[in-house]
Amino acid sequence: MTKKPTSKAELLYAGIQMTRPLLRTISNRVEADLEGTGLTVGQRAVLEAVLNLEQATAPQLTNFLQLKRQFVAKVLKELLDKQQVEQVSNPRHKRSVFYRLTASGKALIEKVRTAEMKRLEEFVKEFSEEEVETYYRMQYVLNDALAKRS
Amino acid sequence: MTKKPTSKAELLYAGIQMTRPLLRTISNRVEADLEGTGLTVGQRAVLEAVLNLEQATAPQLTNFLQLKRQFVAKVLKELLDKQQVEQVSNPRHKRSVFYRLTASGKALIEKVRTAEMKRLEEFVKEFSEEEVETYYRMQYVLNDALAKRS
DNA sequence: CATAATTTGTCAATTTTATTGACAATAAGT
DNA sequence: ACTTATTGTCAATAAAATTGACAAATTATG
Repeated sequence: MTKKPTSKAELLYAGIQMTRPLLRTISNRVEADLEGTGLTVGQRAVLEAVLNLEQATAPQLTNFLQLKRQFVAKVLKELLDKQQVEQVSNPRHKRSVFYRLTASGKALIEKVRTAEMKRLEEFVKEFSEEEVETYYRMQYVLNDALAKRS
Repeated sequence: MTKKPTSKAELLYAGIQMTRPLLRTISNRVEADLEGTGLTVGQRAVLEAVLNLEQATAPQLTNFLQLKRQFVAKVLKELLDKQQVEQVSNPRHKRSVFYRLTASGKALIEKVRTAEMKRLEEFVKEFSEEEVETYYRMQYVLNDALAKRS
């Protein structure tokens, strides 16, 4: 059906090209899990980011998510209103406070996470530890490498 | 900075989570290459899909891109107007014709492709053939697996 | 074969996601 | 001190994608 890429670079390119459809596929799935939580896709992404970073300022989240600061700020405000994140004062910066998950925010994102993890369990069996490790590393390094030279 | 995931499933989950920021990073890059081509992100995605599939009906593209048929149809029409894709009659279906790239459409997408490939060349050196192969396969299978159980 | 159900195309309205612009407050660099 | 860059905030706008509605063509079923 699809042309099989030949060179290493082409293979990587083809893999990356898959990112867009994959994200759409994931989004379609995710939205099902989000039903009833009252979360938007953006809110979910920010919650997930805060969970990963444990504690982060808006600029850090902006950098992590590769979105515009105004958008991240807006989503953070929504999450504050819903009491799913809270502010922690930042000794090094009066304006730019830290955000972290509240208990309910943590419970919420963990719940979504668990639901989605379940879906992956079956799938992940088909791959070895090394393969998954490689995938993770590629995603991480790729994002890093591409983001940096801007 | 980020919590390092432990189990295989968690690692995969973390890798997948990276998809959204990564797509944003890619989009930011891509938009630079798209400058002056007059292409939108959607048009580019469809061109790329047609290139991959060589020849495809709108429903096939819809399935491949995981978007709504109306959106794909709209983009296809734009590309038809720009003469970057053309219709080929489908013997098996009067309404649902095949789309394929015109010479100029092919030249255009190849140009964008080349520009982006250049960026990857440096990066790809850091990874072995096997690693890239694994990445590609993961992306492919993951997309397939998640798309199917809908 | 007839007819019901599904697929596909098309046009329009709407929603969601994200960007851009503008300005004030704070912080950092010189 | 004073200039420059960063951060927060509010508003307007744009881009990407979905949803709804209906007709034409196709496929499935009795």
